[in-house]
Amino acid sequence: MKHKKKDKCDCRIIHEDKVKEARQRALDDLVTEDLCQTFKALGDISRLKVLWALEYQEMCVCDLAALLGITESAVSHQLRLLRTLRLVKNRREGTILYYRLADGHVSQLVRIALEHIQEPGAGGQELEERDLKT
Amino acid sequence: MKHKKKDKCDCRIIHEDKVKEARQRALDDLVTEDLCQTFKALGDISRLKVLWALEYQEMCVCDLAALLGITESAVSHQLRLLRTLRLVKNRREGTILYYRLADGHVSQLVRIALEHIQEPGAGGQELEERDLKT
DNA sequence: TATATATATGAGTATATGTTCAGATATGCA
DNA sequence: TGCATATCTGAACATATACTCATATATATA
Repeated sequence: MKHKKKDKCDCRIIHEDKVKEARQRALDDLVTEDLCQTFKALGDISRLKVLWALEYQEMCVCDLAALLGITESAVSHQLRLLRTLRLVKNRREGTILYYRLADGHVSQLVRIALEHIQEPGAGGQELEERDLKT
Repeated sequence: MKHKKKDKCDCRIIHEDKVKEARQRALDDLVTEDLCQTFKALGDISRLKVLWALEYQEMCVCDLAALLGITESAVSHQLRLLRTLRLVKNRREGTILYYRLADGHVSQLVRIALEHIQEPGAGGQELEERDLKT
């Protein structure tokens, strides 16, 4: 059995207990993936503009395309994604599909994120100590 | 003045009033961009895992790398991004930097997103009609 | 049926992004 | 000073992704 000089490997662990605890508390992989997809959906300028617009009123693909200044095709692609994630839903009236937010979650998420970016922040010290393990 | 046969252009607008209203109510471009960056930060598996772990306890780069199974370098890159967006902050203890969440917003965002993905959804009819303009 | 409109879909493409590697910087200690 | 450890940084690269174009589908109407 060969004996390496270094005990240290590429995956150093300084606090083994912390890593173990983190592993135990980790979210299920599928849940993490879903969470990730949801945030990713909100993390795009076009989709964010669409969602913001739909929070105020339902709109059709044409109008959204005009609002954003992109192709109706592009809007349709994005709306499909948002529909898949159940962030929006639609209703048909003739050939026109009106889209709206599926529930209140998007509004809540946007409100909190707005709160975050508008916080004094940038150099401010709004500590708000949270009770973490140390 | 030439007269085109078609009134229709690539940027059709079916409901001019709606588009106009949406334009008036639109978020400032810079704000939208910031919002987008914030959600984008949460919309990545690695960063999401980091944030979830930090919600429970502060951790250093090494440990996070071990937890995620990626390079310390990769973690460092991501932490810089999260720091720039004021989502995390750190404290130094010797050569070790301990990271933690900067405020409660991340927790709130994750909680709401979790609520969304865990909703009966997928075929359910949790209507919750919101009062939109029609 | 035939035509028109609104939307959806698939392929192709240019850009964005997450990771690793190599090397730089910072702190602590002999 | 010199060495070790922890973290950071920049470049390179492979993959993901948002857009457009061409075309297909769906609904309404003549």
